[in-house]
Amino acid sequence: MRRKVTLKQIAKELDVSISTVSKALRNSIEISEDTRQKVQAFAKLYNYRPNNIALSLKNRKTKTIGIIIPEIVHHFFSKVITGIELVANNRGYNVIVGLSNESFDKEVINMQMLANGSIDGFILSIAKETLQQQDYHHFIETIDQGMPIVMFDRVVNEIPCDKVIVDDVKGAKQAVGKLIANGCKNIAIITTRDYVSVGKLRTQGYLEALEDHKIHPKGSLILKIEDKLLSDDDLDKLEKEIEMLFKSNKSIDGVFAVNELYAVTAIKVARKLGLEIPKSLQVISFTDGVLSKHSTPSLTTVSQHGQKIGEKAADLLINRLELDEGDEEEEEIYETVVIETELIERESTKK
Amino acid sequence: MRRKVTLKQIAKELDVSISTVSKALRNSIEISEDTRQKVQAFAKLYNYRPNNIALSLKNRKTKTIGIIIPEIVHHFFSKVITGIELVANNRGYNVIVGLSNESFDKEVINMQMLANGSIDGFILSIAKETLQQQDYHHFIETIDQGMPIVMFDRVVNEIPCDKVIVDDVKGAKQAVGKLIANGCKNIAIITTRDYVSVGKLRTQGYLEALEDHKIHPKGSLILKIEDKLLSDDDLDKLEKEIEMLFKSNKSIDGVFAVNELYAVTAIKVARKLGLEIPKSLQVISFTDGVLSKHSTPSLTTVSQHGQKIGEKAADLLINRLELDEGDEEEEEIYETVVIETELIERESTKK
DNA sequence: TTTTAACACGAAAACGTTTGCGTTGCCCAA
DNA sequence: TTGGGCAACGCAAACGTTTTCGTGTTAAAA
Repeated sequence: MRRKVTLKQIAKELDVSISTVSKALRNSIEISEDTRQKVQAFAKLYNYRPNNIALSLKNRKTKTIGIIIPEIVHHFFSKVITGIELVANNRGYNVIVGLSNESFDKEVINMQMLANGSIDGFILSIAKETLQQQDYHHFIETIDQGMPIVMFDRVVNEIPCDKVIVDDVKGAKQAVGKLIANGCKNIAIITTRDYVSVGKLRTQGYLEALEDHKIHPKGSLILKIEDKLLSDDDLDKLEKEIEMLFKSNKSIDGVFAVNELYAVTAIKVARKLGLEIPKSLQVISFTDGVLSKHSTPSLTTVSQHGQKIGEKAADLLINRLELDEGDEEEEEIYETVVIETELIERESTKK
Repeated sequence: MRRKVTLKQIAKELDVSISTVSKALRNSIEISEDTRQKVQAFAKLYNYRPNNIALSLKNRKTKTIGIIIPEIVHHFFSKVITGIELVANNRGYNVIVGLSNESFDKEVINMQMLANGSIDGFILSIAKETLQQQDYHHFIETIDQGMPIVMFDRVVNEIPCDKVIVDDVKGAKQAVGKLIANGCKNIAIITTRDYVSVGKLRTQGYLEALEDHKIHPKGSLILKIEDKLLSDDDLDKLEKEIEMLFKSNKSIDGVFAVNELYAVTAIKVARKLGLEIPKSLQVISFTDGVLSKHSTPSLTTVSQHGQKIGEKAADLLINRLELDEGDEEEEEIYETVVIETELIERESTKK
């Protein structure tokens, strides 16, 4: 087993000083052509690579980005990570991932684990529990210590940081508008409780779309699901609730769901009740994932371009990190970037 | 902005030496009760946390695990990460993620980025391109340098490291056995080219199951897909190929697919051709993901327990890391853990 | 021959920790 | 009075880098 070789070892072996080795490897003109070649040859032979940790310590930066997300088994979030990783790597950064599992405590712990020098900045999406408790001190403290944060998707305005979001209202409005344009008269929405910011916003978009078309919203057409982590029991409950919705509102001819799962479940229930998709019921869901694309019928969805969100977030963070380099303590003006949504038409709506 | 406070600053402020501060914080008996309390109070007030990087440098270990996987937008892989993160966190480790995107070069680069001190060990699943080229020098070199690797799912025997795999042969055999037991006489398999180790093994399981039941395998029932990254074009091609399969083998009454996508696509095509699921065609797929669970009809699948694989892999790696601590250079006996698969019956097979 | 400048290299500090050991100052016993 | 012993603390090294600032040698200029 050949352990990793260090400058010191090379220096000793070649009987020169550590500084000489370092300079030779960095092609300093201070070092003679002769020595330089000798050192470089030796370094190559022993496959020398500078120790990252030592560099991090010296440079006071790790070239590593911390990501904290609620869960990773989720098409949207993994797309975002893909985007982050892509630009991070291109710009010479690594990516370290922490999962909050929608829990406030885990979010705090994870951030503390990483904030002690392991990373240069955070990219994160807030856990549901945190959103519910509205306790954001850990974000504030992190930022106070000079560590920048970029939030995406689930953000909260009061935190001073860059944000990358999707125009949930607009996307939802567009989707519902599409349903209306396609002739739907009684459009139901299946959404989450209001503390989930995106659920609330999408509901708002739904309402605005109706209003724009002079349709009076009916409370009975708005189904708000309490979404915990979905166990199989919850799934059953979801089906029941949707079934109730359909049964007590026979005239429903359009459904807007705030996520894929609600949409496919709605379709499943509707079919059981004898509705034909998209003939007698049209469905659009937010979030474009595997389910939308590959289930039958495939779903018309509002795509959030998760990867683009990740890319943008990473760019924002790294820009700030490398800007901080120049002069510390500048104006601190934060940006909120809105990534456009896109309506992807598939089989669950009429042509 | 309150920058992070260091031992040095505390020492200066309290007019004691750095070592005194360090010892006081670690409750050394060398330090008087008085000083200890003073230091601890001050540290608490300023929210002192030891700098991780400095600790890593000193201890020559980072308490961080590097994960290299082909892609993250994939139910199985993200489940594995969930498992890894879970036990890693519990055991005080962080997790840093690199994506090879199925490319050999990216795999190598990613490993090099991390191997220079950033992490203590790797958990990885090999990229398809690497499998194809059969060039494993980067793994060997990493291990040679004393950095342990744990491979999962896509492994290759010749590398001396711990491995966590699924018994692909057995799982496939079980699935096909189920189809046979359910009365299928002409079972097709939709699989990948042989260089994808798991594809090959699952095909082998299929063949063994047939053999066990004295069924002679027909070449025309074995469809091997060239699976690149799946663009929409590839998807079309996939459909075409499957359609051909059905059309030239009208008697097919069972399909075993090596992944979810192949399975749902097969179902889609079959339906188009007028086949009823599961009445006239039963389908089982390997890999239990969102598609299987939520598409209609839901799929009977072979679950690999991705999370458990991740947990086991992390345990193996950390055990080895913390064992190495005691006495260097022990026997180096590597373990291959097989995680049992499980047949999850849903609507795509008969009861 | 003496001064000077270029050249090639080394010493040391710094990043933030931990820790073995040395060094005080003091009290008590001989 | 002297020595031993202990309590409480500081010094310095080490982890692996980079970089600033010397320093010594040599050859050219005066």
